[in-house]
Amino acid sequence: MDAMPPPQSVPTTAGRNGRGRIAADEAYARLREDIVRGRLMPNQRLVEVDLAVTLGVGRTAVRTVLARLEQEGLVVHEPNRGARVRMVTEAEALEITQARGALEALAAREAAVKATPAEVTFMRETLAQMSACLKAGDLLAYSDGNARMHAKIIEASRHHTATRLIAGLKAQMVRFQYRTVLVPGRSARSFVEHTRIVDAIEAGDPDAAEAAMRYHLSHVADTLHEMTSAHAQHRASPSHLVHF
Amino acid sequence: MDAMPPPQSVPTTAGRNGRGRIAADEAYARLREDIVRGRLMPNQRLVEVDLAVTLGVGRTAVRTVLARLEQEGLVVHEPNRGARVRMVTEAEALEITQARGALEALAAREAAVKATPAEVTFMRETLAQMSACLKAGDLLAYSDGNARMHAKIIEASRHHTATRLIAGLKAQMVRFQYRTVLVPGRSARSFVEHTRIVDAIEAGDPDAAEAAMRYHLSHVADTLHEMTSAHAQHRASPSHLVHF
DNA sequence: GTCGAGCAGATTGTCGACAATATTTCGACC
DNA sequence: GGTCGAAATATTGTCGACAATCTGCTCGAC
Repeated sequence: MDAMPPPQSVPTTAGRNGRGRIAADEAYARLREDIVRGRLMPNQRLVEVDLAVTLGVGRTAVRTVLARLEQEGLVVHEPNRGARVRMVTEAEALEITQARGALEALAAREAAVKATPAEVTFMRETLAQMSACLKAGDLLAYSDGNARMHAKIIEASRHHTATRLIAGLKAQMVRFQYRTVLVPGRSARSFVEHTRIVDAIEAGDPDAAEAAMRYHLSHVADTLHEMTSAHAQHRASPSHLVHF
Repeated sequence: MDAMPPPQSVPTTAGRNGRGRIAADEAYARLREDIVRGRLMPNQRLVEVDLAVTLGVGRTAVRTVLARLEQEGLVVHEPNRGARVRMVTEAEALEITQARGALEALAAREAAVKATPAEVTFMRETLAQMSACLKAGDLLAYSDGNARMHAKIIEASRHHTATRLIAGLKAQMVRFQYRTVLVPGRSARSFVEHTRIVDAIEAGDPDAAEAAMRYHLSHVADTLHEMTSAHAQHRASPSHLVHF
């Protein structure tokens, strides 16, 4: 099985490293992007020599990159049997969402203490944009605002550890990218929940901010759970997306 | 600076890999252990060729190991300047504790739903042992029971993602290994808190379990915060340990 | 005496080659 | 015709070597 020729995407810039300094880091970023963006299918075998020519580096560098990606949870590696793009099941996706939620709640709490006025202003503006998108019925743009909002809250938390962990979890999820806002009636409630979070942050109330974020994320998780349950029956909607 | 001869610990078993299969994994486990157990000091330079001879593997394998450990957050790596054992500041230690707390709260919630009767029994037994240690005044043994308890809750959660993340965070902390139970009066309250957590898990109440764990961990964080604040003044107690 | 240029040593970045192991293919035998 | 075994192939595991880069030191000029 898996006899298809390695599509491998990204035709490779060249054999020469151009003149970029650290070829290995470049290779890491490139391969990571290919996995995260979904250009490489799950369970796709990652043959070292193939990657070496594709990425324009030696096999040793590829091996290092693979080790990093395995530690990051993006590839799995069986001894003497090579590496494959990691396949995340829906159950794992739910786990990841839960863990991410726990950490984002912490981030919201910290943001309530450490957010600058400029950051709060940005959140308010984003909220306004989201409201506009909602009225215009542009749910996709709303979802983008949603993402910007969460990113800003995390940034405002100045919690390096939480930020790092959330980024890692996010990378494992992008393939899924569910967007709960597309569920009928979800977006309106989502907007109210976000408003409350920002209110708490602006008021500098950590408990309220954490609680609001937790409340928000529990709804997201519930929606996700329902979607995956339903999905088990008529599995025909690949664009069935979720997003916080 | 740093002219001291690399102490490197662990005299190396041999040049031959004995007959263990994957030498690289062995090397990874060994070096990781050396860092985590504190045999290698923070900011200690990790010269590849030295590690190669110490661990009995080639430099390529060392390089791979270093990449994994960097991704894991145990070493830092500056381009062309080599790797060093990562130095975690007390501020970062607090961050890690907070993140770990958020994830353990999640684990407690899941454990309330998924714990088997056998696991609950184990927790009750551990609780009994802790109580005995408390009466006997053996705080160190109490702390061990403490660790077993938390490990069991995490195991009972069957939450692979949370388990993985917590393990990673724990590894970065072992150097510190604060033991809050050594703070006067802390251990008694700690015991009550743990009892409440187990009660909630046995009752199968996720909300209560999460809340109890959150309550417990907030106290741990507070104690830790006070300790580090005090520590800033008379920094003379290296055995100043914290533990959940 | 101090400062900068240039040199020497040390260390990392990168690579291809060789050995060990798994997978596939092909042929012989039942 | 099917199945078991053995060679052939493919792929990974490991290593030392070479080049690039950084660090520290010496030496000369001001």
